[in-house]
Amino acid sequence: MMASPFDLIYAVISRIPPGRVATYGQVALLAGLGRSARRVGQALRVLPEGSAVPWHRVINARGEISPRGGMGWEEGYQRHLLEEEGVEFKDGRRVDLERFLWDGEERAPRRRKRAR
DNA sequence: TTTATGGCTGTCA
DNA sequence: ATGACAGCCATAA
Repeated sequence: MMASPFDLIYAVISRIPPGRVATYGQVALLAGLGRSARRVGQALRVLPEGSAVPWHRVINARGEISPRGGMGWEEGYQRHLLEEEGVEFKDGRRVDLERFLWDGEERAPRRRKRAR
């Protein structure tokens, strides 16, 4: 088994708690890649299917699912996965980053109603 | 070595 | 709001 240069990226993404999302740029920064947000996207692109990496929690800076140029069928799948975790979309395409963007710490996502 | 290519991002029209 | 452009930088050929 050989380590890929993307392993670091995968490690960071794996730390994203459920119900939260992170942007490519954010992941790149946390992984020490600086502005290489594209490397993150590429890492996810080559990500093997059986991986435990929650790739669906990574979205672009606009809070949308990144269009990958092909057919957008996976975008719908990604959106579905996020909705299952409690992430809400506006207009069915945008995520409320103010509320669901991962701040780098482990913490449950804010709920609309006071849960306490 | 150089070129081409991105699951990006920020700025401007 | 959307669309076009230019930086950015590792990987592949």
